[in-house]
Amino acid sequence: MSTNCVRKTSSSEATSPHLAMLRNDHSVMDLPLESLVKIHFEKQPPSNLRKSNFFHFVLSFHDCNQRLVEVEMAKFVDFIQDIRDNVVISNGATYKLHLRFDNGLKIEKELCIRLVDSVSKELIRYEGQEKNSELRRVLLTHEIMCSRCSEKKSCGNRNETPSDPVIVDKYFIKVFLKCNQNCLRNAGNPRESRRFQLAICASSKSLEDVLSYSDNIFVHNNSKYGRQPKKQGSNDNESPRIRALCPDEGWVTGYTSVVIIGDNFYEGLQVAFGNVYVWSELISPHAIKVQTPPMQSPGTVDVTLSFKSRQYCRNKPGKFMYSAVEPTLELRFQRLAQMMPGYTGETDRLAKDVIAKLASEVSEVIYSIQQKYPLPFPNGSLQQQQTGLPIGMPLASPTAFGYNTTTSIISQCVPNTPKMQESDGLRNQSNYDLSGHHDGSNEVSSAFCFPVNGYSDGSNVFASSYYGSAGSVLHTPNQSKDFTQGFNMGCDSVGYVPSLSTDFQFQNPMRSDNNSFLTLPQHNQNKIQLQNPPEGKQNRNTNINLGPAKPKRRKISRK
Amino acid sequence: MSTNCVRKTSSSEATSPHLAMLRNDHSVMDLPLESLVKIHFEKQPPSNLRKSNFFHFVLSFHDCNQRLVEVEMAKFVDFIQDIRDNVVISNGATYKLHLRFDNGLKIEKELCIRLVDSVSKELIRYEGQEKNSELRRVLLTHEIMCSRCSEKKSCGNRNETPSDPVIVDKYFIKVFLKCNQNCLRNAGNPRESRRFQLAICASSKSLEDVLSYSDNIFVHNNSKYGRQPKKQGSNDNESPRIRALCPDEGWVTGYTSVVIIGDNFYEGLQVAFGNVYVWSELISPHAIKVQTPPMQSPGTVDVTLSFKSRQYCRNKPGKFMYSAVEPTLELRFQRLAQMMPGYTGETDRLAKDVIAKLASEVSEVIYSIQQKYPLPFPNGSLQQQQTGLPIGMPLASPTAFGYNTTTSIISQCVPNTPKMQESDGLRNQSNYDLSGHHDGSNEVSSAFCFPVNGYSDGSNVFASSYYGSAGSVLHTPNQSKDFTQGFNMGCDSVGYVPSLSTDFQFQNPMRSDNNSFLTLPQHNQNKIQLQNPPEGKQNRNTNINLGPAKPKRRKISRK
DNA sequence: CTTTATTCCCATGGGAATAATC
DNA sequence: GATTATTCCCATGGGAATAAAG
Ligand SMILES: [Zn+2]
Ligand SMILES: [Zn+2]
Repeated sequence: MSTNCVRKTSSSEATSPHLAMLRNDHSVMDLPLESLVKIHFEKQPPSNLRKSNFFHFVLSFHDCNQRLVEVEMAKFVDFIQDIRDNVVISNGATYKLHLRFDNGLKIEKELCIRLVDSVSKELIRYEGQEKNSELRRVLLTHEIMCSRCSEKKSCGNRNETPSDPVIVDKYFIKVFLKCNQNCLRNAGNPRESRRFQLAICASSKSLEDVLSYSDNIFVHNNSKYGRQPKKQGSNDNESPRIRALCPDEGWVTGYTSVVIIGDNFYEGLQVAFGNVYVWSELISPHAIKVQTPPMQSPGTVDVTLSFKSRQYCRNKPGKFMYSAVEPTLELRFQRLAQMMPGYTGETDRLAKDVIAKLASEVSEVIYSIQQKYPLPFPNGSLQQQQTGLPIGMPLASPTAFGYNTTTSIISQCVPNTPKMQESDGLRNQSNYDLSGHHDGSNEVSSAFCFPVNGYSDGSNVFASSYYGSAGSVLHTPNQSKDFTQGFNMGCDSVGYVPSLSTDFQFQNPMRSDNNSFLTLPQHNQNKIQLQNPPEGKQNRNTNINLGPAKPKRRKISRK
Repeated sequence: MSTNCVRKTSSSEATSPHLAMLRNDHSVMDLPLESLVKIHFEKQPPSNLRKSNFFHFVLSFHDCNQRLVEVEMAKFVDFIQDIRDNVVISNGATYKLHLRFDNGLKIEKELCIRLVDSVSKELIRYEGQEKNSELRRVLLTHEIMCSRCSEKKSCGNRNETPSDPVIVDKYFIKVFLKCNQNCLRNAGNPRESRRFQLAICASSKSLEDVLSYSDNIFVHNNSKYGRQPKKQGSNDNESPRIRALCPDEGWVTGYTSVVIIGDNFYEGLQVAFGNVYVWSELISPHAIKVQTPPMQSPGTVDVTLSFKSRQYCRNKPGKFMYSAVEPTLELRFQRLAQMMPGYTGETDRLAKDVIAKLASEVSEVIYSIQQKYPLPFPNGSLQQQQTGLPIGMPLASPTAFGYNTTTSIISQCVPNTPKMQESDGLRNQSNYDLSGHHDGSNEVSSAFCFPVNGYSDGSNVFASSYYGSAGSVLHTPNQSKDFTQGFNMGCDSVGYVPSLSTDFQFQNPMRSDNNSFLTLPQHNQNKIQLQNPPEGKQNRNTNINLGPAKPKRRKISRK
């Protein structure tokens, strides 16, 4: 390899950039790029990528002596559009680079970034249905689609995902693109397993001389990608548990709103009253709201939780007491009746005449109330009110009795589980964050790492570093199914301290799976490129911001 | 108005559709639509609307005698594109309707729906930057943009927002559109205050004869619309936080048992209702049980937490609604009345004679229901059960008195509080949902209400009704600023019993602020169209699903 | 049959730039 | 200056239809 490095000078003699420099031989400009530099993916593109999202990767350039080549300028030039087999292929972009070799030699070179099939190495074709022709490309930049950018106005998104590569710490360029073509062409459980790769070429003319291929990328459009089917797991402290129902009693007619209080609830968890599943609403990992199903007969039923086929709390189910009652309609009329002064509880039969009688009584009540309470509570009645009894309200009135029925019901339902325990805390606290590290005093260590994400303006302030700090632990109720995964990720990058960054690099393959960290160039040409983690189930939690520093954007996506 | 109804027949003589029918005079087909029918917004479009989102509204047609006109067919025809002042204006769509009058006369008419300036009544022009020409319209349908639809494949989104109006319960058409033009043209705090209106016209040729204008619509593209300005935060994830109250409503008399659901609760934490500290019982770090203090007047109070002198959740307090007693009583009777077939909406005044009449009708309903729902009434036990009192239950028991529980408490919180302030609630509540109704046994009540949201396939199963069912209680940590609002909504829809749905119609302006419900046609041509709540701060929480039935889509958006 | 993992679609939420107001 | 409410943009999440695999 290095033997014929820069071999093809104008004189076709072996020479080095250094020599070329000494001789002021600028004919190296005419050399094919691949003979001058090797291109390395300092940070790989993400192993999987949602079609709608931007991604980025980082390239570095080495001369034939494995020294890093400085990048003085990097500009997006244009999209590549060529015709093969009478088909227009819009795949790739060209960039212009100004490189400065270690010896001072400067060259300007073109670089092409294209997307190829990971097996056949053929160009990927755009096959989508997009009607906007600018979107009918395999690779896109932000600026081509942005109305602000196209008007040359300031644009916050361009700061994040500029078309021009960002030169990071002089030797690295960070390229932002979006891929608008799925690996899989159809809906449905995939059979084909096409994957993409980035191909870095020196010329847009052919794919003959590819300088470098990236790792595989799985471009999809699946918001649930990588989501784990809820692990049916260990019944230990991870599994849902019911502590109480509130209320824990209702009518057989159902539709009582009940809050189930407990732990480890998550979206998708199913609630069953007896054998009847009900639709539930997750309020928090500790509360689920449901409506009771109608039940055929009064009595107590077990309230249990399940997810898919896994059942929980069979041993300690919640208990819900169904009371007998008629249809709602009748019940409501009864309530009406019961509100009347002098009500004696004798509405046993709802014959027509009874109803008529009640109705007239209702009217009496209404009128009397209107007289007594023109406004809800007249001035001067404070004392009475404090008793809880509105003035003149008959004792039998449910109002007087508070209707605070819930009270008693609740008081039973939440009994006994003072052992509040375990994982509760964990769940919430998942944000074990790095807080400590990144607040202000970090510039000193900037020599060891640099922000890969975000626009690097050279200040090395780590502002963007929080992007990758992963460790999302903000698990929201209905995302909690992702919890485990997210949590693991959280740990991966947590505790990452600037000065320790180097070994981190070996712990973590440099996928730009999201905005994550990249260690600084160590001028270590033998840097090991670890194999990437298997594509599957990559963590999706990348733009999470934790820690005290202000992230530039997309602070917390997971909510 | 009705005097010249159908005046312009071929003979230019005054005639009614009925006469036309008798004479087999189909020349009424040539009549301008506006002389045949009046168009009414049975449900208004949302008062504010994010540009990216679809909206819908419901129209009804009345003949000159104010009778509803049946819609036998409604189809989207095309988008309107016309040229004014040498500028192409793409604003509006034409629809084809088959109307059937009360007397049997059938006509086919064209209907145009366009968007106009609420002040000048001029057509809104598309001023966006969209590069896809199909999107360069003021009004859009789903199908024009959907790749599945354009391939005539099955499409779940089309089921939700079809281009063809959905005929709901024979007399109403529900139209789905998206507006792709903002009211405000620039970023920045708005100075101009342009608002839009839908204009229903009989012809695409001119805006001369507009049959009906909708209420104002504020079309924006602001995901923070209606959000409360950020309060100075008590901070982070360590301090106690309230997520929900259960129930969140009770009587001014106090002593309602309430479970406060949230995070980071600990022993000694104090709970305050308004300014009143109450005794509390720590159930878990996520639940505290309290009893409400009596309150002097109805209304909503903030529920806050404090420890020693430190106050928490001042910025996002829980909200507890104190209800006075009277409105409920009246309201309940109203609901009763409205359940009856043939109800005319005239319970405005509850005169004695009216009540007596209603009572007899109630009895009819009750009996008919008894026939339909034999189950709860096992033979022989009818008497006892009908009382609603579990056998042996003392009358004074709050449980026996029904108010059974949160359910009913919650069910009241919606209607009887027109003062439910600010409109937050109001808007949302368009979706008082019928949750209870929709699980199989509910078709019986379908005569009283129908789903406005979702694709109505005629089965009256209400499957789609859950869309609006409001009641979000899923407050995630960083969204908790919205908590209060959401939670109130949560309660709104709970416990709402099918057959009582009608009165909501009068409580709630029929804005389609989101996918919400519309009460059934009462064949009540004088149906009151309440004025809309002020546009500001409409609730954003509309697609929340609650209730036992399975929601079709967009189950829980709030996370 | 059920389960799973894709498709595209819709909806929501958050951020820089922006512009008006305070 | 700070606050606020818009703009468009990006990201994420959820659902019907889909298709394969069990
Ligand atoms: Zn831009
Ligand atoms: Zn479609």
